[in-house]
Amino acid sequence: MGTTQLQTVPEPKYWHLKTVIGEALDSEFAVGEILPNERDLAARFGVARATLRQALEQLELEGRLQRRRGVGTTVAPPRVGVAVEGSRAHSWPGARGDVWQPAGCERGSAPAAVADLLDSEEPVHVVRRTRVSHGRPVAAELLYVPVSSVAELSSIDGPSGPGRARAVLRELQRLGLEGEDRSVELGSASADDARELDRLPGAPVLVVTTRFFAEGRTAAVAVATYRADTCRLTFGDTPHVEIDHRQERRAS
Amino acid sequence: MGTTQLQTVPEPKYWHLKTVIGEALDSEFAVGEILPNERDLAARFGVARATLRQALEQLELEGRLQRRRGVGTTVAPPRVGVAVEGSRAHSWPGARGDVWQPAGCERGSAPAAVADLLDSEEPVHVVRRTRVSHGRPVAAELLYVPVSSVAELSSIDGPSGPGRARAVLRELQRLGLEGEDRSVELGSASADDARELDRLPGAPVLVVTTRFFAEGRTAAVAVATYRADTCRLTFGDTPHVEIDHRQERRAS
DNA sequence: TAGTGGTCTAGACCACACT
DNA sequence: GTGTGGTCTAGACCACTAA
Repeated sequence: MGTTQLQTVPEPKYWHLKTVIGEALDSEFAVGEILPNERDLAARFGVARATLRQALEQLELEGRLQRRRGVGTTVAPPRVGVAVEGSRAHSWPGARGDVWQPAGCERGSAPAAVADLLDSEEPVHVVRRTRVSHGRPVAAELLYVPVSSVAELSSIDGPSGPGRARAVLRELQRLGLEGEDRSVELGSASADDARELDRLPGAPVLVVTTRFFAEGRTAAVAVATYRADTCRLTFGDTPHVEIDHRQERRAS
Repeated sequence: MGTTQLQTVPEPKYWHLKTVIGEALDSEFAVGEILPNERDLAARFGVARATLRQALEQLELEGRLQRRRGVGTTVAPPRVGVAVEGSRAHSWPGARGDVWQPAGCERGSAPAAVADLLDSEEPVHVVRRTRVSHGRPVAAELLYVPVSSVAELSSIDGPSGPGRARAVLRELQRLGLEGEDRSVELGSASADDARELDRLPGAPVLVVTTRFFAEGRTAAVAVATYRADTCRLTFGDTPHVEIDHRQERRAS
């Protein structure tokens, strides 16, 4: 009765599990190592598989685990730092040392959210690009370019492949870039993005939206989705060194 | 046999549900409106509650729903754009129009990941700050300042409250700021963060890590966690206008 | 074909916020 | 108290990968 049990808060099992497994990852596992399967792990900890999965989902969200259907659960390498260009030195997509690979280009209309940013409902070229780091795809981008921004091109109706994508980017360079604007938010992968990023639909992604200003208006909008599990976005002149939350142990 | 049923992929129920409910949010619900409870919704769609919850979790992750235990599920307002300062104009924390509120200050040792960035194992002042936007807490920050960065202060052993936090920040201003470095990644709220952000532990957050350079070394490191459900981080001179995510459809 | 993670069910109880 | 979302269980079947 009188016992002031201030905070006997029953910590959720999955939260405790996450902590325990997280610590085990630090001390007993190397990067790339395969964990026991979910049914075994659940039995070992005396919980239902669903509960165990809740813990694993958290760890995957934090980039410490990687799970693949039909394969198993492995210890993920530290997140890779990915530089988001233009934080200080503005440049058009496709310029000089651009790390993005043009993948295709189609014509269509911008989704409502993008049309708002473009302040226009006019048709757009939609340039698809992908970004690869350390041999793995890390981001997929859709670049929306109003046809009026690259008027010279409008007569050309070639195939909608990488060639056309490059042509649109080339035309874009001719505009004087006056500034950029960027935002980052959490999203979930669309079916298209998921395919390009080698993830399941709904996987968490970091959505980087960039507005390019030229000739007094928004000349283009880029929506890039980065794999949230494997990427750390870096800004500024001096890229971060690798951050490692574990003890560095080599996989073999 | 010969039928190339390329993609008769049975779309998961929760994915389909997410789409259906998402569209209903666009057309039939106003911001702040309360949805039917989970049991009713599950029954209405003819699925188990767990399946319905998977869909709601996705929508919450995308910032379109807000769920509170004991209350219900409401339609979330569009994400608020939160400016991350210093993308171009560098300044110390606590300077001029800093939007952060000092909450406390303690001494301790930096966690391993931060110690790596500081290139030092020495004791640090840990300044706690919070950030409020539109009357709601949106971010919690821990600012790690090695004692040697604010040597003048080391003799003062006052109470570890907001006053001391301000004192540390004041000392910091005296150093010449040479540059900053910033990274953004996905994380999950610690128990502490969760309390300050009015969320449950494990809630998704955007972790912004900032390094401050002065006198040829890393003079301080700030780790800020923003509510991923309600925030859109903006960089650059011109903050984004409100982005509305409804109709998130691909151009085709 | 065997083994993995992904999806789904139909329950149960708990912590919390209101009234 | 009543109703809400949060946690947990013990199953089942499916989709995928690799031997």
